Amino acid sequence: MWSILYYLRNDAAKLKWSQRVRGSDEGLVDKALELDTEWRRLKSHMDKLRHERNQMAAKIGKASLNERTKLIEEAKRLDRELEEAEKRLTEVEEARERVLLSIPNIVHESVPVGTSDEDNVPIRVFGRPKVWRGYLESFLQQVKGFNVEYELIDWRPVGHADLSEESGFVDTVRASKVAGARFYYMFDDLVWLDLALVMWALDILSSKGFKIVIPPYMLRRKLLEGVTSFSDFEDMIYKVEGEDLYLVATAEHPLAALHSGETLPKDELPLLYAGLSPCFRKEAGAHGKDTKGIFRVHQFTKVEQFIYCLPEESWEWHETLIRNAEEMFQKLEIPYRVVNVCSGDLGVVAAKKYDLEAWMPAQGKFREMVSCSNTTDYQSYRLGVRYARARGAPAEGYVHTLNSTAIATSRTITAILENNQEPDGVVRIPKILKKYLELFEKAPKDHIEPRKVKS
RNA sequence: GCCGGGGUGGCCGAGUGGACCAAGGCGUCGGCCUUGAGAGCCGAUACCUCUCCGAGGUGCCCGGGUUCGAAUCCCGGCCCCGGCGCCA
Repeated sequence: MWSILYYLRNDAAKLKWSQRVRGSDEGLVDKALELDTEWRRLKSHMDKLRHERNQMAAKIGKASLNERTKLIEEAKRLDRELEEAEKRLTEVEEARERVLLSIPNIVHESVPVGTSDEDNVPIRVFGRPKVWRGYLESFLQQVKGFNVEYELIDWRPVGHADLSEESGFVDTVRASKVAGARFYYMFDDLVWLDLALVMWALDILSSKGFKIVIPPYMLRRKLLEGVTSFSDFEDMIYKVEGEDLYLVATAEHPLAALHSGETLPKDELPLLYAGLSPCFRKEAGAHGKDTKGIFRVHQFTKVEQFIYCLPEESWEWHETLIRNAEEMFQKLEIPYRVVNVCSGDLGVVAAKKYDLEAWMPAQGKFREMVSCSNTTDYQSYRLGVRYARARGAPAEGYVHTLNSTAIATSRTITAILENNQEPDGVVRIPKILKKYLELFEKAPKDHIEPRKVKS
């Protein structure tokens, strides 16, 4: 059973609590309860009427010719009554569905209660961040409660945006001429780096048992509605004009849609996918934030982890997914922290979310690189993905789905540019990527040299 | 894009307006039988509601329509197969 409906009927207090800590409307729960009670009443009533109608229709089939006219008259009267009942039921049903579908995923007990990202709770810190003297105080504040080794530096690293732009590896000025703000041309060494990150991520995840996949980059509206919330939709999604198609904002969406309408046999679960796709995002409502460089852009490449699993296993998989992402940033030697995102900052779809935030030495802040969510049955209910004892057996319930970034290339590149920067501006390439860069004659292998010359 | 054929349960497949359940087969699950397995036999195997033993409703790609009654007839959409066209 869908968890929202289950809790509505069995433990409405829990739903109310979830709404409360999210800062969402608690009244929706009462409203839903009311509508559901009414719906059940009307449903019983209509089933009775339909039963009468069916019996009537059967009688007519067997009746003699002169009886028939009379019975048909009676049946027509019954039909009018039925039509009325059907209309009311549909109305209540639609209203109930609207309310239920507008209720965000139920917050997990382990999620910290809070209202904004300031209430997110850091749970782990990794690495040896380079901290410029001017940021020391703020840094210490950000890692309070953790015993973090750090390297104090007197020179201030150049920000990723300035570094990449001035060295000619990124041209956002010309990109804005041809496509607008938040687009970019990326050149030479950063292209190789981008490709190497993708290949490396797919290499690691496929070794861990993930099926690697290139999904469709466009989706029908119906499927998109199953994986995301209306608010995300409005803020993120590009539409293809004249078609019922939308550009994907992440591989998560086509991967969640992959098994829509299917009942998966238990013994085939979990299904582990690593999707590679471009991500197209409007970034509406982000005006003035991260306007320079390739940190926040309308289009980037990402390798995404996605899992379908049994409900009782999803919390364990959630930990595995964030550990996978952490492993990757550890191998890239990028200092980071993991935060447990608080109830008010969760987003509608997730029941719990971890963000992995890389240390950005030029900004003196931890910035989001990875987002790792357990969406429980929010997506699987909407998309109709269920599980059964065996192939062909009746469905026992809805699967849980989870998603986590593995590598979003452009953001990861910004973290590499800042963390691996030497005082002279040379950027050391993470050793783990060397193998993938060696495939290409002209690709840099150990260092990226800023050219300081624009072409 | 155009023309033709098609879409029925987890799978195969019958059913072209009404007779209690969408026949039958395969698969899966339970039971009987067997030393064990197999075969065989019996039963179960979509969703929803209720007073949950049981009764009833809905369901044949999706959405509308015709009819007292639709898997079946009509309209729109999506997808699949074949042919033509186009194309990397």
